[in-house]
Amino acid sequence: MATSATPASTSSEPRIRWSGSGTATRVGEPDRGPTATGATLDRWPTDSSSRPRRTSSTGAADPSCPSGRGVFWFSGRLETSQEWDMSTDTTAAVPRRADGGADDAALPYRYGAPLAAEIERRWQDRWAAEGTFHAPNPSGPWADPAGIGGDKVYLLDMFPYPSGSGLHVGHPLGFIGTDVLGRYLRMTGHTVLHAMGFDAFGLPAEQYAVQTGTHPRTTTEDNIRRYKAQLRQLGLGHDERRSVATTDVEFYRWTQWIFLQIYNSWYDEAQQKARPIAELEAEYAAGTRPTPDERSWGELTSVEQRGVVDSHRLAYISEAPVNWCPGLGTVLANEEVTADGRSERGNFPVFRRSLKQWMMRITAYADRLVADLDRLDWPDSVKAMQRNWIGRSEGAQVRFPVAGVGTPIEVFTTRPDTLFGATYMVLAPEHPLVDAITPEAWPSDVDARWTGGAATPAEAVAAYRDAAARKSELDRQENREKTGVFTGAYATNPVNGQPIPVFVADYVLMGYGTGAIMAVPAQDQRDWDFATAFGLPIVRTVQPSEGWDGEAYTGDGPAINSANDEISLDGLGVGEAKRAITDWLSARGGGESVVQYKLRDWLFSRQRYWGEPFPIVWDADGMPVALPDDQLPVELPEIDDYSPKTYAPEAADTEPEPPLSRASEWVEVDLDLGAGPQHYRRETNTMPQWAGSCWYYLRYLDPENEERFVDPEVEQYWLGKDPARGPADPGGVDLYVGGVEHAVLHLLYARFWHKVLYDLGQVSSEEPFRRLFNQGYIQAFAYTDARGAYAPAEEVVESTAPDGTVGFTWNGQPVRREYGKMGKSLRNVVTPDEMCERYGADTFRLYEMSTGPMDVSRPWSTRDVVGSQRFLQRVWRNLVDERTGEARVTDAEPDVETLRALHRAIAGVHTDFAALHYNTAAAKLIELNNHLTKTYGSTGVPRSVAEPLVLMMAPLTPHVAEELWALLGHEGSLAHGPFPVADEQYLVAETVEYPIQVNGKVRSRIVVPADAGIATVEAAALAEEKVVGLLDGREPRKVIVVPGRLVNVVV
RNA sequence: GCCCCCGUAGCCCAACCGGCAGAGGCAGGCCCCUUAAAAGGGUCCCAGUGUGGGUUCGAAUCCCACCGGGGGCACCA
Repeated sequence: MATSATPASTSSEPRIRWSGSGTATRVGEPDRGPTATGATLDRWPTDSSSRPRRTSSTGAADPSCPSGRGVFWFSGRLETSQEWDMSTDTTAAVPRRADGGADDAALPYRYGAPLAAEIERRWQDRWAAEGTFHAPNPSGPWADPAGIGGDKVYLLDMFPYPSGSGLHVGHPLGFIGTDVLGRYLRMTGHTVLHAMGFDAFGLPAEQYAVQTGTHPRTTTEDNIRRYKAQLRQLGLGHDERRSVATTDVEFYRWTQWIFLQIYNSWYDEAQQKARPIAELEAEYAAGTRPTPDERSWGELTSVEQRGVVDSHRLAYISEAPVNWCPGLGTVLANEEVTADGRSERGNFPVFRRSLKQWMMRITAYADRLVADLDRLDWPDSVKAMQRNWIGRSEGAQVRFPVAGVGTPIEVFTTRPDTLFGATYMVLAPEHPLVDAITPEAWPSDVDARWTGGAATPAEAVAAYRDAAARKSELDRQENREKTGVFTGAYATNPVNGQPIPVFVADYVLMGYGTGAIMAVPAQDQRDWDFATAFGLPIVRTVQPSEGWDGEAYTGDGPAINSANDEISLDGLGVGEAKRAITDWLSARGGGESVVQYKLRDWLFSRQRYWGEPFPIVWDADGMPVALPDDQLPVELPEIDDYSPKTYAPEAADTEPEPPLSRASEWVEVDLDLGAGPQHYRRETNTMPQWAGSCWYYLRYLDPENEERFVDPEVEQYWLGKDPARGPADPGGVDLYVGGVEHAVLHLLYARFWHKVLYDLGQVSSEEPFRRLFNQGYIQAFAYTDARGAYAPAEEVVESTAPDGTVGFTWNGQPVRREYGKMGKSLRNVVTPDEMCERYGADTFRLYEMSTGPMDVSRPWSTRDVVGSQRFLQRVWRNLVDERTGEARVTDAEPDVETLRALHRAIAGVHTDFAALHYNTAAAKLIELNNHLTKTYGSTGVPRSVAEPLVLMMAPLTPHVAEELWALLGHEGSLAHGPFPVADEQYLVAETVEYPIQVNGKVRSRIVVPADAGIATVEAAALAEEKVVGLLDGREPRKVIVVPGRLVNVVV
């Protein structure tokens, strides 16, 4: 039983060439690599023949791995691996019969779930024992100079949050997809880095802790273990040594360190980059940079000096309106608040409150974050969302003086060309100038509509502010009728000296621009609506296009009514007029051109327990002090009560109270931070969940490094800029796969951090993720009964009525089908565990990959999984005797038709794998196997066809492929190749059949030699019987010959 | 309201740069194997590409309009 029936020789068929390295390499002529097939592989350029051979893949187990501390990944399963002990028994590839009971006794080696389970577990153990997927580094503990080739590929999945409910079949779609690509690339000679970690801080573990008293770390670690077990059984080729969790103390130590890098930096606008804060202090001290109030640096007290410096930091404390969510007991980032003013998590109301919080100065990078999108290979939709979120717009800042008030009203406008049409102004209700400009009494001739019925302007404003504050975000959105009230004040339009009334209205938002606008009703619909409601004048300053019958005209056109004694815009187009008036304003000090962003600074503190503590303490002056590197990590203290103080969801006036503030022994510390021993209080907020995910991809590169967050040489190798991709290449992960839901949050924050690290010289790459791919989702059907309750989807029966309509019933009751997510509450969850048990991981992987291209969402259908199982069963049966478990391949020469089918498949799968079109790759393999079944089903398949088929299956169904490869007599794993390369001679047919179209309709066909020239084809087509008949003696007007395709005769 | 993506067989999906609409799977019909069963073997069937125009010798593919589905943004000055 130890060896297969057929000799363990390699193919005797010389026409297959292999790429990569491996036992079957035989080279008749120089290996041209996958590109020789005409495949479009520009993403993964390779010349695989020159690839250095990977040593750790085929040889003995990696000494650093088997049971030592390097493997903390599936450590719970290592006992099992000793049971099989595959690392020492390389000949035991013949499957042991599994006692599943489902197999027919006469066919003990039929490929089914029990056999698949046995094969899968055995190969997973062997891969782990041999370190098959360990990726080498250029330096450090895993340095392997021989394994470092030129063609490295860093594949990355968006790492999961290990939730308590485990994985359902939708979760691993992307993980399997990257694994297939990784396996393909490894087999074609690339050096692939693929690892998986866990984004493990966050609310659910904390909420569970609050409910049960279980420490969040316990829950988190249990969940991670469960995830790892679930992922392991899928056979993902990850380098398990590189797995990290954001909650590992050794990981968040570096999260804290990066925070300090950001804290200890400022943004130099002149150089457009972050610089160490010490350089700013030096500029102040040397007097080359003026202090805000023009005093000399020495005149400032040390607290004042620190205040000035702190105000420049990229991480800073700010007392500003933030999103306070009493229901969660924490503040939230703008990105975590939904459009209707509720928390993304928990759906609690969110209130704007002024609170002292940590902020990150992401706005300093707004311009670069927009501009560098052009350098990324990302989906357009994600780029568009980021552009939209950053909201860059160019315009002018214009000052409108108010009589009797020292400070003019500043507005931002994208349409300075329409200044002559500005007939009133609006301030946001919260605008700081409102009180200053509001006079004691109404002007004598005030319009009754403007006062809101109040006796004085102050009363009117107060009443309006009250009403505005009471309005929820939802009200504001649903009811867009323009409301507002006159402040009683007039400002002066700087271009024509006209006094224009100043209103307060909530359609102007304090959060954007300056919180004040000049209103130009003729060219802005919102202003038009307001002006009509309040009887304000409307002056057109852009000539609407011919036939315009709308209200506000926002299109292009010549300026009109736009002249004063010094300047005339009349006749100029919008663009020219903008430039002209901005120049005029700048010259007179009335304004200047500016760029405005919607992006706000990132609110970085949370009142939670289960997050990274800040490496910050507060001193006696109430100022923050950064801890030195040698004080890291700042570990989370053990506390009794993990809950932040939460409040009634509507209790807007409450104060956040972080759980850590109650750990007084931890909070109160005496430290010597250079100025002698002093008493400090620790910062008690924690970082938001996004912190760890901002840099985890860097830690995968070098997770055991205790000196640095990542070794520079290692970072350069895996992420560095690649000149071969052109001068604009920003570097970064070669392929990042995940759902589109992170389009602005995680992906924007991570880009920001990466750019800061780049500016500070800590990384060589300018962007974290060079290429991004959004996978689709696996959706599912759910079924509701008459009462609207969900029925278990598994038990719903589909039935076709006599009239052909399809219906669904559960327990005999009709149910209604819905399409959507998979989830416990919808009672339609299917888990990968169930699928592995019923069919095996290979079947499950193949099914997920064959139902459609990676980026398309599709419904899950358990019923269909059997199709993938049948395919594997057929391949197995073609290559293995189901009674003996021995290979039944032959050494016969394959016929030419088979060779053509084989090489067509080889050429096709290269293209498909590289393009992530796994569904079509699978189809080609099925097609090839169907051909083999037909041709050799009864006699046994020639080895020279069986081997490449097995190898091509390996990325999709690695376990069964490894098993077959071993049964065919190969000792080593096929994980590092070889991979077949198509032979051109079998891709071109000797003859070509041309369809003949007459006036675009196919009328006939001819067969000509493949190398026939256009003239020959044309002559043959025109001589064809039916064509002659159709022409009926007429001369064709035109004959189009598309080489290799068709002939079209136009009559 | 604005922007983006997608509509091909009963279902999931193929079709390279405009060139014969069909690769693959599911479901369905029939036949075979089997004591029986199917997660066995074989074979067959089904659409003319959401609708209407246009460009072209030729359109699933390019353009326009509309319909349907999904997503994003939403008083951003």
